[in-house]
Amino acid sequence: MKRDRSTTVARAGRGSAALDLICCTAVDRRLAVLTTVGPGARGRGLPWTPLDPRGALDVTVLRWTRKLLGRAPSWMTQLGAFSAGGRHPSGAALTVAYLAVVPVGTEAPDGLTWSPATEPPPLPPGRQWILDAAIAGLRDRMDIAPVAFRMLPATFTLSDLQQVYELLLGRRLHKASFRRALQAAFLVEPTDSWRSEGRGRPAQLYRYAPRKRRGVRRSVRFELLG
Amino acid sequence: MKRDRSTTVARAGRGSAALDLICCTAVDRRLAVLTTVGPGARGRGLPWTPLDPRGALDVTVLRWTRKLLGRAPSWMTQLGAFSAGGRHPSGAALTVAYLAVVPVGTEAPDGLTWSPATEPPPLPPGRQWILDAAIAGLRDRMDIAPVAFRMLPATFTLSDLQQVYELLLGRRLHKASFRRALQAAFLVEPTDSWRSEGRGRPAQLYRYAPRKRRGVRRSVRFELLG
DNA sequence: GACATTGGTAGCGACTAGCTACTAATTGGA
DNA sequence: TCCAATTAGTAGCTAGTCGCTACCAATGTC
Repeated sequence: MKRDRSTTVARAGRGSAALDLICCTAVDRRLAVLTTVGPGARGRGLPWTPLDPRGALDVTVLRWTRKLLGRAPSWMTQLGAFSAGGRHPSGAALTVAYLAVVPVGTEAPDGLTWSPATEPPPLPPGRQWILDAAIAGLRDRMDIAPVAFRMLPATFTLSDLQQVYELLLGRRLHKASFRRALQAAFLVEPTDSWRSEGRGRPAQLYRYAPRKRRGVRRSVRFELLG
Repeated sequence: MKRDRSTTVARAGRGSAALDLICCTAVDRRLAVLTTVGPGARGRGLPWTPLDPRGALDVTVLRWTRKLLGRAPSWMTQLGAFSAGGRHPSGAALTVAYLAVVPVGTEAPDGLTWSPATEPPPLPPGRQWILDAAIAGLRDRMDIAPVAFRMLPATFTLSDLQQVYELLLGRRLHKASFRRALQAAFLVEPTDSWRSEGRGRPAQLYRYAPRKRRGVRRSVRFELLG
């Protein structure tokens, strides 16, 4: 552990910045996050890398993430900058966290594993806070960005989609209302394929194909609390 | 100009980070942003400071902002980290931008001035992009955070509030619908004071006093486009 | 006192969201 | 063979919400 820390400090440096990745997907109908599972590490942590701030941030991060995962994430956004308070494994005082999403069924690369996101294994103190911010960020952005769709493969059933929405929102939704809203939004189009999963009627497969619809000029929402 | 740059580089250092502040308010029913107006500068810019990443980021930023403005901002949030591409006046490669709001009528401190936010004076290339992100961030967050209320003094009329909403949303709202939605949200309470502004019937003054209301479990919103 | 100006509300019609209840298509077992 | 169980998908009712027009209220100006 101590050896690990000193070598990474040598790579990153105290004044430099690091990059934390919070990569989410759905596993067993639970929200899951990609964590390290080093055999010598005390607990689990988030994948990270020293950050060379020259060059465009988003491009740099996307390149590193693609290399780490073996594929590009299906969706990605910056979560924000966090002060590490000297606790980051890189030794960096400042970290920039990125939030990524991959489809269900994506395998964790070597040295990493999927951990339950809502009741995660013990993480270093600063990391837990970032993870909480990430989950809140997912929920905030899912109605302005296609987060749920990006957690699914290219074609999916409407029940699949509803399950992802319920998982992200943390509550059940009504089937008919969900589908009516989806229909009105012109976000998916049916394919010619059907999927039969053992019991029950086969479900039609859809793909994410958003159409430009006219701005509906909705009313002001006062959703704030305190 | 050249002398300025070299001294700031000496303070901040190439590998370090800087902090950009985007401070907004309403001036003449237009969205305004606080910019520098140095007599020797080529154009205007955003206020910034070298960032010491030790210590909690939010606390550090709030302290500096309070000193700069002579008062604490009435609302503040982090906008994100940006790669400066060598163009930041501090010489830093990475900047963290914070978005702040102060009430209408707040005077610009020495060396700074309010500039129109939507059609701003020429800014350095990287800064313009940050400003655009800030305005988009304001609009995104105004229905989950009391941004509009924080742009007003402690007591205000409902017409004042509606004007700020229209300014932030960039479109007109209907008076009756706006007030009905506000009533239903239990966000304001009337005071005993009234304000008469020359012509017309005097308006009752309200204060921002959000009450906890039970979660109304609203439906899923599919507001995404592409 | 008429008029202009601004504040504030009532109520109508169209649309929307949540719900119950139904039909449809498949598997598996009595 | 046929019925129960299971999952997919839809119809239609009801209560609420949203945008709008129209109206009343209170002040200053001429």
